[in-house]
Amino acid sequence: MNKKRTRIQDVARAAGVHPSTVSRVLNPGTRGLVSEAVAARIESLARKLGYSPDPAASGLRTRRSATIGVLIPDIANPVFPLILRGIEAALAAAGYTAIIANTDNDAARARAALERLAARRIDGAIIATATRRDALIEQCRGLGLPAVLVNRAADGRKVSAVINDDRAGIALAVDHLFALGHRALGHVAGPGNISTGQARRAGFLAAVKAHGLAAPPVAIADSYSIAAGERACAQLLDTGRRISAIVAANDLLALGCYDELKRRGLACPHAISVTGFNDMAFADRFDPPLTSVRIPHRLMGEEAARLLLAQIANPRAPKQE
Amino acid sequence: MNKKRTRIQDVARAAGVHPSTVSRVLNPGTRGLVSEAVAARIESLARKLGYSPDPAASGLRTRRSATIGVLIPDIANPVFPLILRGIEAALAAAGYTAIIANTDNDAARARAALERLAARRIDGAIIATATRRDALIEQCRGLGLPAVLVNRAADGRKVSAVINDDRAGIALAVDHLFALGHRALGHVAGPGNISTGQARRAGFLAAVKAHGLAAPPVAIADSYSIAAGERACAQLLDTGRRISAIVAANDLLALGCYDELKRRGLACPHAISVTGFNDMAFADRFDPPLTSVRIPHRLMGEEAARLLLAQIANPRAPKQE
DNA sequence: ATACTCTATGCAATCGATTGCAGAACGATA
DNA sequence: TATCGTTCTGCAATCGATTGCATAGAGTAT
Repeated sequence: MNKKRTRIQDVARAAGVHPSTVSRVLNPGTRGLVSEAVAARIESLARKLGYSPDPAASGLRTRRSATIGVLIPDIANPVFPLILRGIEAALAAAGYTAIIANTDNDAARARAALERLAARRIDGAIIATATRRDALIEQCRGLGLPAVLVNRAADGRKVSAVINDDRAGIALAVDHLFALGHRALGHVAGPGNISTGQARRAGFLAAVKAHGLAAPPVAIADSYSIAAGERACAQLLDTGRRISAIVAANDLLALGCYDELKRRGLACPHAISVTGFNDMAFADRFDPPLTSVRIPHRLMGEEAARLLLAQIANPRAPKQE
Repeated sequence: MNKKRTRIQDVARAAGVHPSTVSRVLNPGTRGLVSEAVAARIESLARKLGYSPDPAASGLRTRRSATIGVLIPDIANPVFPLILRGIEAALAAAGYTAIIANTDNDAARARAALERLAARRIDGAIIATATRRDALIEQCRGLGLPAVLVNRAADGRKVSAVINDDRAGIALAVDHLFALGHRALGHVAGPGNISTGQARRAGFLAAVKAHGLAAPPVAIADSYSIAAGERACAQLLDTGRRISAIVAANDLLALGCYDELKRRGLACPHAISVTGFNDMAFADRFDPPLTSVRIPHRLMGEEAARLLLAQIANPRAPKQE
């Protein structure tokens, strides 16, 4: 059996050159230092021998792992797989690999996960779990780790973030309901410590105002979950205000509204309409079909990865989208 | 700034011992070689200095990366996140990390993904994409890579697999429909080249026979997708056989049946019932709610990871569950 | 012909942890 | 006391790729 992998040394011996020459040929940055004839010969030889560099060895020397850590709340939440696919696609194109860690929305777990990733010597981090004032960001800074936020932003501009235009998205939902004749809107908002919760709430109020409607009732959910949506919906209904449609900050919250409305015997599409946000998979198959705002999650993931790679290549001023 | 990470050498200097001694203390296997007093001192010092081993350096020397590759068809398919959570939990407990690759059910992509993972020097692979005769298995063998299948098995016993008892699961669905009074059952089967497709089909036929019913109609879908389920459902209905309930091999196929039934104006819960398999997230919120067979995906993931780790620790005879 | 550039390549150190081998220190035994 | 065993620790090589420095040789200008 071919027990041993081919090393750079094997290629060098076969080509009758020094290992350093092979290394130079195989690295795009130094490829130009070697004469074209030799380089071509080495390249074809490397391919023939099935050479592939040992990441441990090269990482040891270069202090880079070509690995990126990705922190998400929960891979089972259907929006994150989409973001991940985008991240992976963009990373793979650059020869990088993602390592995923689930935090279950727990700050302590997130901290521990980031430590584990740092121990793996990741070159950077993509954080999809950020709260508006998140200790993770300081942690990255302390570790000297380039980081990019995705989906959720943080207050201040210390770190790049790829986020959706939530105000515009919510406006779409409000406009849609308005066009259907709804004038008594309510909002089940996301947690105030998460940027999307705050932005969507602000967007909702602005959109409603733009339509000349009176200040609408709002209930704030304490997490992005079905149960929290149920509780917030109950609060909303208990305000006594007349409500013909609920704009939920998120599809899970919308499902929670479904549950609460059903419990109260309110026919969901007819008595009260509900809209979601994210357009999660199968949203259109729910009972009743959930009207939602589609977010380009995959593209956001790609963009976040690209932003991070750019930041790694050249640590400069952060951007935002 | 503390630009530099603490190395084993720093700990050694602080403790006034040789680096090799520190290494021995920090590795469970060799910890016993060092006197307890020294070991304790080194340990507390390592903790105080915030030492964590460089995986590149140790991997270079030991030829192990503490990294496992996981091949899945598509992370956006809701059963795989559950399996992944299980895998990650079990791997993390052993200090291993998973690297995930999506194959999109494409053999060429799977092959390329495995190569990329091998280039990363993974210590083993967990394959959730296996067809019954899968080249990936040979590829792993050729790479000398320990591998375990999960969710889907392969023909022959060359490699361990963690699979569900599909025959029993399907029997549950058949029994359920029988209890509701259904006697005219049909089956939308999964692809014949995937073990679950074949096992569930066999299980369906056996269960129906056990109830003393005549040989039922079966249509085989060419993939586990909604569109394929739709087509297979159409075939099934076109057989002309009377059908009061359809047992689908998978939730996505069941959704395809929903679509086809709706197109034909057949009220789904009333005219014809449909059952799924996997109990994917939100299945109970579909219209109509989907009756499905729950699979312990997370546990299967954990078990697969444990099996693989055992195989890495001691390359011996394969098992099956 | 001499000096001076470049270009292409080789040499050897280095990254940080692990481990086979050697030997010091110590106690036990005859 | 001499010998032998144990136990603990140090030494130095090693894993494979990268890279600063040195230099051989080709080419050019004077």
